[in-house]
Amino acid sequence: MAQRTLLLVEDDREIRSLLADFLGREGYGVLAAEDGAAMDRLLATTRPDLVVLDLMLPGEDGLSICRRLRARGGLPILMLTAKGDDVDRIVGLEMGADDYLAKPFNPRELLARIRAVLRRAEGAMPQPQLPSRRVAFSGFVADLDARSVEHAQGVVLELTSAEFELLACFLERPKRVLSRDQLLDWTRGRNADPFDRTIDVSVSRLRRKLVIAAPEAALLIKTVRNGGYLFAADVRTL
Amino acid sequence: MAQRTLLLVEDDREIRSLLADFLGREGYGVLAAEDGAAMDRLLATTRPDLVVLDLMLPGEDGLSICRRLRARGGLPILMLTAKGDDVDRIVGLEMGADDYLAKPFNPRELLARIRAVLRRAEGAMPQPQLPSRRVAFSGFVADLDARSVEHAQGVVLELTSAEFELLACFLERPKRVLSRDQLLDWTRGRNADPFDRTIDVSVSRLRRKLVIAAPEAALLIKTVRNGGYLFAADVRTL
DNA sequence: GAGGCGCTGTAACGTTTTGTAACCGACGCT
DNA sequence: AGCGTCGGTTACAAAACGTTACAGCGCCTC
Repeated sequence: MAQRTLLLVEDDREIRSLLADFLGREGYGVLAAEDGAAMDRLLATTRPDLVVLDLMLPGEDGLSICRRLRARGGLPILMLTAKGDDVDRIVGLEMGADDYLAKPFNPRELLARIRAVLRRAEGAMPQPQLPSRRVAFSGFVADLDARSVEHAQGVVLELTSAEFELLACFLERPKRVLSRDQLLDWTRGRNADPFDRTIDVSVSRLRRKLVIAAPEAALLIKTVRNGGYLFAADVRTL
Repeated sequence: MAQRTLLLVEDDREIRSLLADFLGREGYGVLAAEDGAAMDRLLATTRPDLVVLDLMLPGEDGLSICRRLRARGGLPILMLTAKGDDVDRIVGLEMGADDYLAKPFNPRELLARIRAVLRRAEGAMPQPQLPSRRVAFSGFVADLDARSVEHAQGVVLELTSAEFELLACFLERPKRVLSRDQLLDWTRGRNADPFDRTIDVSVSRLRRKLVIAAPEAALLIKTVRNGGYLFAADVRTL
């Protein structure tokens, strides 16, 4: 089964990196945010399987975030609270969290609860869905959840899986040099021998389809000699 | 919470062991009986939390058993019936069953209903009737309880059980990549050998029926190479 | 209970996508 | 300019997927 990714929202940097580390070693992909705003930014382009949410946060409160997430869709939530009162627990669960854990806690217990919540979420009945993560760039619009890309009004690009994955990598990290190694890792989960030209070929095929749809897209994916590739467009999340 | 015990009354040995297995893996204690008499013998010494009762049984009929159980006390009952008629449903519920499920059904759905009945039984607050779960997507409307799908004004899709189960899986988890393994587990309660192409064939058949009803449905079910399938439509629950 | 019908899984074959290798032009260095 | 290296592209083979055909099974009718 595919790797699960968790989104950790926690303001204390030390706890955050400690947990990210621990959960990473347990095989989860871990995203971290220090507050609600950072969380929103991450959710614009990625879709974790579970949110681990601290109750007490600077800026927007954990409960408020929880209510917001719950209202928008069925993203499972595990709340962390500073105190062990039942009061917090009740409020947290009523707000729509799927489970709750009082600090200080044993990382192992967090792990167990994460597994339990994920397992429960698997069997869940139909959920109101989160809005799709959609981005616009250079006259195109891509929907990262529906895995579709179109240009102008309704000219749809028919990308293969590999091409779409590659484009998604670029869209998530625009204007940064991405090495073939990184791209190969992200799109296919393996790392490259020095003579692996897989990515080059994929880039070539992707470029061609982009240019066919829009000639001005010729320069979107820039080559960085000895470095990798770079996605040159402005990408704004919708 | 203490482990819950279910009593499964079902004459078909294969279904019985399949379900017992499945529910066992989900953490329930499972007792099994092949008819009313066997059930009585078990009830003489144990008190399960829920009875899953087949409507059609050799010897004493499921409805009769249901009435008997209901008269004797508040043991929650979930009825399994062969047909999806509302008639059976009404009769079943009037006889005192707490819920009802039409064969063939998805094991996951049975699980969800078992949980719902147990939860309700906890609160001891009988719920008069269960609204059916209906969803809309891409010009279609599906009723997950009535197991029907139609498009536009009354163009009814005639889906087979396998096709409907598959579609239901997609509708419950839109815009997520679902592996063949997951789909096979959810629709048939078994897991795949590496060379099992069952799901591929089902997807192919489902796609065809969708496209016949609505040509624009061609891209609804996307293939994710090496990953599985993904339902790309917006699904809103009605 | 024999026969017909429809559903499902398996296997075979056709199609698409992907990775690899090869060729060639572009680039940078001396 | 000449040389070596890097990247773009193409062609081909391998893998994954789509589709069809068919056989087994259950269900219904008679």
